Amino acid sequence: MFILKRVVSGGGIIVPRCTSHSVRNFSACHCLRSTKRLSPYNTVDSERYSSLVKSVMTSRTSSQTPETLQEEDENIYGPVIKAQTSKSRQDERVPKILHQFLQSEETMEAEELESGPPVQIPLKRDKGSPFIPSVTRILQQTLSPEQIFYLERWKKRMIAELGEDGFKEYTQNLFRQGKLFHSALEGILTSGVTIKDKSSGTAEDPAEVQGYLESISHILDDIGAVRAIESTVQHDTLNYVGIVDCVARYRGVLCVIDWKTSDKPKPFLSNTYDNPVQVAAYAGALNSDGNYKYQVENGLIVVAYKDGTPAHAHQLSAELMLQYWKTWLLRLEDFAEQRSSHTSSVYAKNK
DNA sequence: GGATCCTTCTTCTTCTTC
Repeated sequence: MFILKRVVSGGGIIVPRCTSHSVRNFSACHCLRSTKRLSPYNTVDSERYSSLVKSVMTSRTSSQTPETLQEEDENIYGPVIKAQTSKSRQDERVPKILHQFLQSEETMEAEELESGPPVQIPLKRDKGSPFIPSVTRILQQTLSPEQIFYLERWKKRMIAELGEDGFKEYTQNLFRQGKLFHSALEGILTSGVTIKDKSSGTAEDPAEVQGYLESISHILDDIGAVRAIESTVQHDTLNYVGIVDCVARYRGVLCVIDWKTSDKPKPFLSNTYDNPVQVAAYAGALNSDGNYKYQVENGLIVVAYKDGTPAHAHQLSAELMLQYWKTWLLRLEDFAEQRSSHTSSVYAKNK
């Protein structure tokens, strides 16, 4: 088996073509005879092992199979939490009740709504009123077993590298940067000065957000008619709240915009994990919220980078938003189920 | 005044050789 692996990684046995000299039979080519290092594997009876080698080559698996990887992870990180549903089954799942994403046919496209400063509705939690969960909380509590596994693994690796305190400092720093970036943007977008003039930031902006602001400057060029900043949205029937980063026109289309900071590049929408679901959840709430007299069908996720590298902007079409709205409804169902099973278990305990 | 809330982020395979 060792020989086989070496043959495979050494290459050129199954497809014995010499790429330098277009000689079909690599072992017959003069370059092989003249090379300083003659591989002992050239003497391997390739005919005899061809089917075996072929099976290895075509299976596209490395010596580390999912099984061995899992075994290794279990040894290092403890048992893996298995997915409850397969991906295909998850795709087939449909919300029990398909709540509307858009509320009324008559979408107010009135120009007068676009004039004036953006709204900023603060979050009010009345003491007497029942607790309403937030978008972030629901997303956090309904992560898939895979997500939990990868996050836990990442956390353990980071702690192993930085230590408990180092890791705490690292995450605090990430949060601080995100918050500073958001507040700097809030200042830029709410100020009367045109976005473009302010996109480079101001003297008051801390040095560590300058790169992020530079990163999104080309995005800000395409943003106009800012209508809401850091504003609370509440779904009137689905009973959840959230705070939208921004509602504005991006390239002429009204969007719920979510600003993100990231150390790693996120060039694809799939790199943003639950962010699209979060945006769809906000938009759906906003569309049902009487405080907003318009509907938002599109979304935008902007990932900014500290070193000033141009941000990645992921635009969510109305169609995509509907798709993520359904995912959100499923997450809401899971959350409700979780809560009811929790309360019933508490009830049983107290009985 | 203290506690809590909403956010802020973090994930997706891995190894060697020329």
